[in-house]
Parts: sequence; structure tokens; C-alpha cells
Amino acid sequence: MTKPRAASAAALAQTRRTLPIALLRARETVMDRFRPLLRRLDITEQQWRVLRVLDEAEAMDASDLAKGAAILAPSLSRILKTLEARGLIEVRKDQSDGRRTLINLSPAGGAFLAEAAPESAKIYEEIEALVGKDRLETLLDEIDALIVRLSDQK
Amino acid sequence: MTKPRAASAAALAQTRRTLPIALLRARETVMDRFRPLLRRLDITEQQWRVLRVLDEAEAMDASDLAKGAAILAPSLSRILKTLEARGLIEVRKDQSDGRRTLINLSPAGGAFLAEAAPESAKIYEEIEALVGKDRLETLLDEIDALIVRLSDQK
DNA sequence: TCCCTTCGCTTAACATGTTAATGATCTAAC
DNA sequence: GTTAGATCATTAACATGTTAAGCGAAGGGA
Repeated sequence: MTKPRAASAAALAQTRRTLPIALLRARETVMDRFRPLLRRLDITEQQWRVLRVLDEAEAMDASDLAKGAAILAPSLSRILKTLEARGLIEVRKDQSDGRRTLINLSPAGGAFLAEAAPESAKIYEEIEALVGKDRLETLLDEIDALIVRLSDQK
Repeated sequence: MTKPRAASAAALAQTRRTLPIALLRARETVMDRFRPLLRRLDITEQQWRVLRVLDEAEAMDASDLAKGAAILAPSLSRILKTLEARGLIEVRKDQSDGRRTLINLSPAGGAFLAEAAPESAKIYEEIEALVGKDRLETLLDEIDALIVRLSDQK
């Protein structure tokens, strides 16, 4: 198959066995199972994450929301406009700190999530069944450990 | 620093234990260590992946390259134009199949990789040192297993 | 040969990723 | 109380992600 060149192959690991690509492939494989549902809901993966995170909190500022949903601030700014225009979230200014924006799920947003939750849970259960619940937990633990060890604690 | 509120702390605890977000966070954490190098090279992460994959083969068609670099075809089309304009790759039509495009690393592309390889390898070694080589191998094995179990073999 | 289908790649349209810059607000030091 | 610096959010500019549609080429069957 591949005929690696002597020079660079010695220095660089095969791409298949590198962490960034392996994690990317794994994520794509998992997301492939959620994509049909998301498309049916006419919502993007990131918008879905934002709603999910908001559902677990009372109200959050944009920074915490960005961190929780693993989305960069510029992307979140755009997403919030979309979701607000769609009536799924409510946005207001923080009275005690004029810089902050407070966001919370609207009633319609809550209903949207409540309706989609069973299907989402079912998909995740299918994944658990295929992978094995214990194996999945182990993987999540190892990923957490990886993140902790690599995080720059500034 | 940040003043974690009770609400947001609870939100993070829940979403963090889902596979898609965990994999995303892990990838971001790892890539944070490569980003300074990539920025210094004035190249994107995806362009880097394309060059790396090409370095491991003689010549590939666009489909195999897309698969190898985990990039969708539309994105690859754009990336190839950028890399060709920069002189790092060579693109030509397959004589035996007029639909296919054959791509290979140019001499300049090879030199580019050769020059960047030591730094890239060093970063990966730092990651290995922090995570532990055996732990890293285990993680890669488990990710492979996950992908195999979840892949729809159509 | 003709037609139909499939395949490989590209283009289009919109959403997000990424970095840098800007504006507005808060904080701390003076 | 002012001011310099930090913080939060947005905007800008360009690259990629994602889905759908389009185009030329190859393959197969009547």
C-alpha cells in the first residue's frame, strides 16, 4: 500500500496513528449517527450543543456558554443571533455588569429540546450498546485524563 | 479569576461526559499545542494534514486523499487550489480515467515538510511524555475499536 | 451505438472555525 | 475622580464544514 519515504517517515508518525486525526475520525463516526436527527430538526450540531448546555443551567453569560458548548466566542455570537431569531433562546444584558450578556432557554426552546430528547437519548443508547457501556466509560475517563494532563493551566 | 457560579459548574459536569463533546475537547486540547507551529508556518491544520498524507504515498487521487486526511471533498477542492498556487503540490489528470485527479507532493512541498518535521515530532513527543506512551497507545487502540464498532459498513 | 446510470470532482450557499481588531465596560492604581 | 490596563462581546476576513446540485467521464445493457 503506502510506500513511505525514508526521510520524513522516520520523523513523522503515520497519520492514522496520530492523536489529532484519530480523535477527529472518532468524532465524525459518532456524529454520523446524530446527523440525521439534527437535519430533521433543521438545526446544526453547534446550535444543538448550545441548547443542551442552556438546558442544564438557569442562565449563563456568553463566556460560560462558549466554554460549556466548546464553541469559540465569535461563532457563538452568530449562533445566538440565529437561535434568538428562531425564538429558542432569550438574550438580555447583565444589569450588574454591562459587558456581559445573559442567555437562557425560552419556553419554546425548552419544548424543542423536550420533544427531541427521546430520539437523542435513543441514539446514544445505541452507541452504548455497540461500544459497551463499561468500555465507553473507560474511554471517557481516559479522555478526561488526557485533557487534564495536556491543559495549560495558565 | 473566573467566579464559577453554581449553575454553570453543574452544566459542565453533564455535557462533559458525552462522547461528541469529550472528543471535541480532547482534540482542541491537543491541537492547541500544534497551533503555534502551524501559524508560524502560515498553514492551516487541514493543509498540513493533506501534505502529511501525501508524504506517505507516491501519488493519490482526490478521493483517497480526502479519506486519508479526513477532509470532505468540497473542502479538499479548495485546499488543493491553495496548495498548488503555493507550489507545494502537483496536480494532474489521470490518463486512464479522465474523472480522476492525481496529486503528489512537489519538491518544494517535500522540503517544506522536511523542515517542519523536527518541530512537529518534538511537539508530539512532549504530548507522549505528558500523557505516557503506553497510555497513548491504549487510547489510540480504544479509539480505533470505537470507530470499527460504530462504522456503518454499507 | 445509444441511453441510462454511476462515479469523481467541482461549485454553490450557508454555518462554523480561527485569528486579529474594535468597542464598550469594568477594575485597580494613582 | 482619572486614567491605564484588563475583560466581555462583537465584527471582520478568510478557511473549512456541510449539504445539495451540477458537470464531464466511465460503464453497462438493450
